[in-house]
Amino acid sequence: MCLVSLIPIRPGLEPERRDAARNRQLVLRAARELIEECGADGLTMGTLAQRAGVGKGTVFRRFGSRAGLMMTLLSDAEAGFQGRFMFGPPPLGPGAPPLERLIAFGEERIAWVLEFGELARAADVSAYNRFDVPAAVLWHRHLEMLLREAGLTADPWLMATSLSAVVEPERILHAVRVHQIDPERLAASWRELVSRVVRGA
Amino acid sequence: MCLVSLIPIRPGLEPERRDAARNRQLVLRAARELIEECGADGLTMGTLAQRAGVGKGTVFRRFGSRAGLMMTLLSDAEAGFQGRFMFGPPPLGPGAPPLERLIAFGEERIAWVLEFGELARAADVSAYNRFDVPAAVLWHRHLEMLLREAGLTADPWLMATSLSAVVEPERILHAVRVHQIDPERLAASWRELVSRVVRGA
DNA sequence: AATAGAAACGGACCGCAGTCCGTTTTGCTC
DNA sequence: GAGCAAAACGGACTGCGGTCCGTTTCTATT
Repeated sequence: MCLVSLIPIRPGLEPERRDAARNRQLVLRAARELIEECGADGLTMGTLAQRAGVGKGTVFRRFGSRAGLMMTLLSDAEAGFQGRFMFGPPPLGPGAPPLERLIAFGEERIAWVLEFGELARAADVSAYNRFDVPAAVLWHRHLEMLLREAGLTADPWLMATSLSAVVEPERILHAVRVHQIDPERLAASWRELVSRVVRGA
Repeated sequence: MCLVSLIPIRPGLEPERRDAARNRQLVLRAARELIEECGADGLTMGTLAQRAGVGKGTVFRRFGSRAGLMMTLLSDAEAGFQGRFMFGPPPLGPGAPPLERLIAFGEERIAWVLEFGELARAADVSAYNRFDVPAAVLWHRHLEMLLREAGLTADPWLMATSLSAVVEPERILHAVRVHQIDPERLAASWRELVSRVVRGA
């Protein structure tokens, strides 16, 4: 089971130095505590460094940026999601017809966003390359593959892009939190959408 | 012709004081110059204030935030777009069948994003309420109306939300600038998508 | 155990968006 | 024109993400 990480793989095979490993754990633990207390949006890198008892430079050296840190914190949930749609039981995993897998993918993603969405929003790199993060590329490829399997011949790549846009955390959270849309209604709309997209060839 | 502004209407009817009006013009002129020279992303509020010859506080008092300033700069282009799809000639404006209007809306929007997208990205308020800006609400209502007219009975409100997501500036610019997708291909995919969404009642 | 150089450390520092509040300008009233 | 309250001004200030670089710690080698 080879999952694609949300964060770049460490290129070298050499393990980190002992102090580096220790500090990583310190920072991650402190980050989880702070998010528990103040929410993801309330976490600042300065406070985090202080709480972890390390310098700010260390935090940035380890995780690159605030978004990188959030990605690391997400990676467990991320790996779980990946595992389910790539290797898990049908209808989400392989074995079910493509339309059913598409439907299940959206439903699962909506539920995932409702659980981890705040973190995911904080992890969104603000620049263009937000869509080129490995995990996002994987989701996209998965959608594209299912669309092809369902017989969609008209530009599955772009259609997968459109479907990805529909289940972006920001919109889903807005619909649920601001407009009080029932998550089940979101799922129903997704079912309707993908059914129509793949209907008839 | 009553267009919905991208920025909140000034609540009071009283005109601004003369110095306020003068400074607004100074700031807007300086902003256009700076964007010309450095791009929207290169504009900083400090530099802008300096260039305009006013204090930073004045800029923020006038426009509220960097995003607010960008919205003001966009409002002409925005009003033009609104005018075309609400009152302009078919197929974008009233008179054409709903599916054709939907198709034209997407095509026009894609072209608009390619022209003003950088500004639009800079104008995007980062918070949740980005989707509740008057202009965004208007686009959404327009899509919803066209979907209803096209006979879509299954949750037109959420379907309009999904379609809005598809033509967000960030994704479109990413597709074109990073993946070098031909804009005509984007338009074709949009046609395919909306045709399938409204097909069969 | 001594050593050397690579890696990691940490906090002063930078540029930015946005705020605050004492000062100045404006336009209305007499 | 003098006086006055309200509005606008402006720049010092805050808090943030992120960088830089002199200092410290580790580990491989002898």
